[in-house]
Amino acid sequence: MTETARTPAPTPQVTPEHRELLDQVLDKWSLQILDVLCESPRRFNELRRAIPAVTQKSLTSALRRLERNGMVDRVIVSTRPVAVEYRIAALGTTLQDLIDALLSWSATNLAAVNDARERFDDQADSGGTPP
Amino acid sequence: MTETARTPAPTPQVTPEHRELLDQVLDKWSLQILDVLCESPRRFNELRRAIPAVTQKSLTSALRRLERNGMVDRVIVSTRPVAVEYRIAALGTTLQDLIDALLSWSATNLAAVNDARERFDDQADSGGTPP
DNA sequence: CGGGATCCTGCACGATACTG
DNA sequence: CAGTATCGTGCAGGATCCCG
Repeated sequence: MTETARTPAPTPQVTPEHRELLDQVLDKWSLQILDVLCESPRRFNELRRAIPAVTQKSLTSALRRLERNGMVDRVIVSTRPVAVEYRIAALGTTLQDLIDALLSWSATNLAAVNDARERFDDQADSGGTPP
Repeated sequence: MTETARTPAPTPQVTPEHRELLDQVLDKWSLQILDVLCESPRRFNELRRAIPAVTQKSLTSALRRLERNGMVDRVIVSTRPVAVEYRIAALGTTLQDLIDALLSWSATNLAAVNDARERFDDQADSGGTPP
């Protein structure tokens, strides 16, 4: 500790494990799944309806991964025609604020990003290779 | 507006566009790229060294996407043997806090997640289908 | 040094059908 | 209803070569 450890960096280093974890939590559907589950517990088909673009397979695999990572709990409610409820787990709630922040960030900056995209695409096919 | 619009939800709805944007910013490499670029501007091969696992192609495409989305600026420094510098753009800095939060979240919860994974995997092959 | 062009591969994701 | 099983596919991503 002779070195001045004054680096304010709260992120010492990003190991592959960290990346993997974030990948599994921030993947294509997990963010939305966690978002709606934060709102209230849902059943399988309720989730499908809440996220129309997701297919059954993707939803299943995403849910299982989230369950494996301790982000959601899979609760069998009844045993009659089978009823399963997915609810946010303790670990999942630690992500809630991040998710909200992420979603509101995207809402806030979507316009600016679209603007940047247009500028980029414009100058792309203009100053390119004139015959 | 006869309906009580008192939902405190800061995220009205997640449109596909929002998802797409987050996907492009939180994808496999962008998070790390933005993270190291937040620290200081880097050249192409400096980035490769900073993120050893990334290949040239992935880095190139990620950088171009980030550039297109206005997250990073691509600056030609010299013209001799060609020198290019990537630096975080204005839009990119709006993400900095989120990125830090995400990375520190993963650092904080990695152990708990690994624990949850073990439990999940254990009960998976134990209570399964005994012959 | 900073990439573009190509080829190849895996696997993420979708569509469809079937089960308890 | 809540999935599992199977098949098919696109495309992200790796490896390699090459160029200004």
